[in-house]
Amino acid sequence: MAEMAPFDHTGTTRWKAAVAAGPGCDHCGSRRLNFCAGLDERELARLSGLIVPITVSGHQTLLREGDAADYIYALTGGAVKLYKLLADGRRQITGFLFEGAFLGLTHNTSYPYTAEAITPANLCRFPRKRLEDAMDEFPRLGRRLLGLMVGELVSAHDQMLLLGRKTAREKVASFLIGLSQGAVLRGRVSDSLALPMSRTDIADHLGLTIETVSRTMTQFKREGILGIPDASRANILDMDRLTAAAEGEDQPG
Amino acid sequence: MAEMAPFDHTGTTRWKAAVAAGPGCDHCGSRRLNFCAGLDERELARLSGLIVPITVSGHQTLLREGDAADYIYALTGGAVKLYKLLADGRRQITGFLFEGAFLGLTHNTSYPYTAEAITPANLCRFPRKRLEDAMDEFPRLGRRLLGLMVGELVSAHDQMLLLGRKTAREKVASFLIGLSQGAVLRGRVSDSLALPMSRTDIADHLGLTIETVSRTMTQFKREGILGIPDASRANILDMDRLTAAAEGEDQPG
DNA sequence: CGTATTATTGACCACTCTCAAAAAACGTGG
DNA sequence: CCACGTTTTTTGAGAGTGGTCAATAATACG
Repeated sequence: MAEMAPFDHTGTTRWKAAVAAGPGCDHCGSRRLNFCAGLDERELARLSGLIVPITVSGHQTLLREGDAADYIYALTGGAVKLYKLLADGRRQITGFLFEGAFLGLTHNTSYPYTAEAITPANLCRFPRKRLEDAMDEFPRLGRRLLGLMVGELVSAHDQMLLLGRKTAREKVASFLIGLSQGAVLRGRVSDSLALPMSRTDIADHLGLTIETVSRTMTQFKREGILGIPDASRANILDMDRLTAAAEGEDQPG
Repeated sequence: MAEMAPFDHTGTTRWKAAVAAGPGCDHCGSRRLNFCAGLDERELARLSGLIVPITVSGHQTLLREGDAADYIYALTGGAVKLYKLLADGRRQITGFLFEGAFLGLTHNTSYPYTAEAITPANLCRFPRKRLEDAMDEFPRLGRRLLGLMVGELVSAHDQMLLLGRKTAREKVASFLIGLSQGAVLRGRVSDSLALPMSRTDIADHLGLTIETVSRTMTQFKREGILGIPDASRANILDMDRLTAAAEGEDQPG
């Protein structure tokens, strides 16, 4: 693992990542959501010189499980998936990240998961070593990061409940509801829910096969719970029944 | 939920928890493992007055999902399970905790899981509010807690991989290996692995039924991989083949 | 020692997976 | 813009892993 350059999942070494001198943190729309929110103007000014804006295209690998964890990233736009692999290729997507999330923090010197963009994405890169210094200097930053990590851990526990104890129908319904709630939090109020990830990605997130995901969504469509204009969009037509389905309180009709 | 007193899972209100004036942190054998490790003598002296030692018997509930998260706890002895429930009673045990772990940290004002002792246990209770003050005062404490949370998140990702993508045989083998490694880390070097949790607990941790857990362990016993003197102990007789089983590289013989 | 609880074992079954094919969507170049 | 090939998604039929239901065995506890 990890013989290819980062930000390259093809095996050839073509850097699509643009390391551009961005407009600076003042104009970053993600300041409230990312770990930067733990900083005031003065602190941010001090650190902004270390932050490098990064742009990647869809399907590019941001970081690879096992690689040296030299940087952490804040996602300012686009969508990213995190996953772990078994030796024979079986995959578990542990989470989908959207604007405001951050990734790359680990408990040792290597990344515990692989991160891959599922749409073109913008990120801010920050040297891990400097972050640790910054935490000593600005206690609020550590507090902020701790809060974010606790939030992620709570989500992870929810996902364990889903993976270990929910049926396929409950899994798909729960996933769609969670995506929808996340979209609302990010200000995406729309009856049309974006599904930037593939059916394979959804399956690998829910511990199912693509066939079961497809069949379940078709079933929701037949029941009038979901509208599926195309594979990358879903319209929640009946949130009450979708919630009932997520809680196993209904019969597939 | 949460109409019963904490530390009571029976419904009757009998407090078995002893709030004793302990011997103080100086003599605590868990100082290296718990969040206290982030503190030096001076800092610890400052905080020790806020720490209340707690003792509970087996099967007592320490805290309940949804209850006000007023305290965090460091586990100094014994074993604890964390779990979440679905409305119909299906349960997912998200983790087993042993000496050196801590619990109770949350992202909002209520606990995200229920915690129940599986053996008699000793804990140190700390007011959550004071902890937040202490983090501002002693940045190293925040760093320490952040590191612990990141470690837990990494474990959670491993568990998601297990729940979503491993077979029953791989799940049970992985669980036993993980327990064994944890025991080694805590200095319990023994060929006899303690299984303080019930088969139901193991099943609810692995996303299986008790019957499948029992059958799988019997199978390992028949294959000579495991010795099972009684239901609460397991002797790993062939770690190589157990590892192979955990990675799906073998046939149940 | 008797009772209750927990664990094991067995027979059967169903939910989801596997394998396979058709349909739809996507991208590319003429 | 359309024809073509590729990839992704959908749909179908059959099979298998792990679940359900039930009985027995072992263990813990008064």
